[in-house]
Amino acid sequence: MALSRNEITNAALRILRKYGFADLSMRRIAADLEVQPSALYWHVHNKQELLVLTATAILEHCRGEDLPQLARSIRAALSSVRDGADVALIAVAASPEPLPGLAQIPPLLRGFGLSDQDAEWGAKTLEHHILAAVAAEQNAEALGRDVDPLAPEAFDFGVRAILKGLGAERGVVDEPVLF
Amino acid sequence: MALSRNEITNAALRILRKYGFADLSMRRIAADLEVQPSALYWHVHNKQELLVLTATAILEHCRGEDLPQLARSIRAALSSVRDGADVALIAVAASPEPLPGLAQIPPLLRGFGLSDQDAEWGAKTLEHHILAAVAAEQNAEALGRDVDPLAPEAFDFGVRAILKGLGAERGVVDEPVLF
DNA sequence: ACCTGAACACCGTTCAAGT
DNA sequence: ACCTGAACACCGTTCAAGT
Repeated sequence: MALSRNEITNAALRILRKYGFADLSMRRIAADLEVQPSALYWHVHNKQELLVLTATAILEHCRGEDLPQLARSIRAALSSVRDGADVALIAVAASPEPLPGLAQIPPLLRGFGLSDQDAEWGAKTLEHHILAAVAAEQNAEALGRDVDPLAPEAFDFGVRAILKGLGAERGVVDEPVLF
Repeated sequence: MALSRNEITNAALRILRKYGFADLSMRRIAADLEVQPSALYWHVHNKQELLVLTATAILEHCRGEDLPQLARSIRAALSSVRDGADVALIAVAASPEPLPGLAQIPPLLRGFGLSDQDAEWGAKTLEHHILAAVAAEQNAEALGRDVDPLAPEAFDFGVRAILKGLGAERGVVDEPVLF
């Protein structure tokens, strides 16, 4: 059975779950697939592209009716894979096109009357909070620091603050239309 | 003249400025200092510690009377070194104690009447936006993507949105006390 | 105290050659 | 088309040994 981008991505996810990002090397993935490292390069341009594929797989199937819900869905998806947020952070830095899940943020913001510009900038702010907050949680865990039991509250607090602020930009803060 | 943590940190900053984060290796720093790589380990525990020292040096001398000012000061400091935001992102992940500059955020938030909990969480949200936004700008530049001329506006937009949202949490959004 | 020299166990990536 | 084998140019870190 020939190798494929999908199998390679799944191998990456396996290594991530079991050993974390520090152990996610092309050579390790190849070993996991019982293949020479160079074989991977017929299917994938380089490690960066593979990380984008991996982050895309992690964030597939994220959805939410409203933004707080979507944000929690993204947090859950990232949290389901060890160091998932770090991989996503690198993927958004490497890829010009938005990752699934994150791509749903701007339309939801526009749906509440934000201009294209405000929705774009607001989406970035939200995205930064989501990715960095989960990365901080996961890094704390990786370093053996005890996990903050209030992490979900802290996460939601940030999401709500940003959404309120984006509403406030347009003077609609009194009626909580955004959530 | 014996080696020192300061000289090592400065060598790291030189390499960062000239060649960027991808070229910032212990071996490269050692070569720059005309010293064996192993010599560095007498002064520094490992690369992570050196990155924390480097980020600390980058963010030294950040100040601002209010939060939008402080945020711009941090942005300027990070922007002054190639891939500075990436280094800071790794440093905050690695170090339990806050970096200079970022450490000034919570007291400023408390100064406007936020509870300790709200100030702490709000500071994280602000910190995530600041670091991730500058990292995105710098990564876009590194990838040869044309720099967005509106980047400063986008940055300020996010800062203001978060501050308004934090104010809104306490019902003080009508009077713009935070800035 | 401070550094060298040599080694260990890795990396990502390329590319001719095989099938 | 798809993969192997071998190589290139690197990594971070350790540690005995020198001074």
